[in-house]
Amino acid sequence: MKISTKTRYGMRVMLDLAARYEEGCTPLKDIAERQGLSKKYLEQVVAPLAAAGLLTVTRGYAGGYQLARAPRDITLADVVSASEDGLELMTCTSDLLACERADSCPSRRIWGGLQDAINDYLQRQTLADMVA
Amino acid sequence: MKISTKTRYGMRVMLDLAARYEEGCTPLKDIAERQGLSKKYLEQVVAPLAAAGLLTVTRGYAGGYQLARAPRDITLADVVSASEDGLELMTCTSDLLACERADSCPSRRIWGGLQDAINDYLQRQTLADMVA
DNA sequence: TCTAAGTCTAGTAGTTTGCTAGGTTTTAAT
DNA sequence: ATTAAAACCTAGCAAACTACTAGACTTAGA
Repeated sequence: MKISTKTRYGMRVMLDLAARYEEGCTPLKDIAERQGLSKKYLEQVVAPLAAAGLLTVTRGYAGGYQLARAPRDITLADVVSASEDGLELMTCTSDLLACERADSCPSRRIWGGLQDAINDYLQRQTLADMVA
Repeated sequence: MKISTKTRYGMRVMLDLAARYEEGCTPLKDIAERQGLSKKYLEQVVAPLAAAGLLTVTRGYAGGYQLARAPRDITLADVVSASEDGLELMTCTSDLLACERADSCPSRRIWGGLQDAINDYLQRQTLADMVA
């Protein structure tokens, strides 16, 4: 139940980009400096966010990253889900086949409820909400 | 953002005990058999739950575990918190000193909100709710 | 062509996870 | 007093994960 550094940094990058959404693309170097993080490591942090289509990338000279959509159209669920490769707390809540006891398992209901609470919160909030 | 096996098993043990709360103490062996889990591993799963005062332990012959309080008086937060050694998603939400940027950090608000959503859910539900 | 950007891959020390295993202590029953 | 069944304690371990660093490669504007 811990949030990884990768996800935390990913959120900071997204928030940083959200605050500059109008200004076109931003090189990672600038973000790294502002956030006090290693640029090299941020490259890896950013990769899954770009792969998930949350960022538009401009390569080459004067390149950088920009949010692929307006901050109001990117939810926290989008960001966390991309960084953590899904929001699932465990395999058995989504994948019925993961456990033969799944259908009668009372603890599955517990985790399912927790999962819903988490998903609800993350889907309600957008980057725009958090920047403001 | 994954729930560890230890915590999942711990919840199953607690639920198993909640269903038998009236019947006095239950040896781990029985729980392990019913749940299809290794008794030896469950010993380690149960240790932090007992240490947190959620279980009363009877040692020696015919010993075993029983919930220390009625199922209605044990929340899911009690169980998860004992198993995971706290509910915190990260150090910086609780410990201000963990990061010098803490006071001005917008992503801290995000994680704080998520933390609240999780705590709320876990504190509202009791073992009795889940057994029923 | 130079240079500043992103991309891809590999390595790595340290930690965590999910166990297994063995021995010790406690206590009721015999 | 002995036995047996239970909890308790500690150690070990392979595999995975984490949080990085490093270097070589590609892209594209000035």
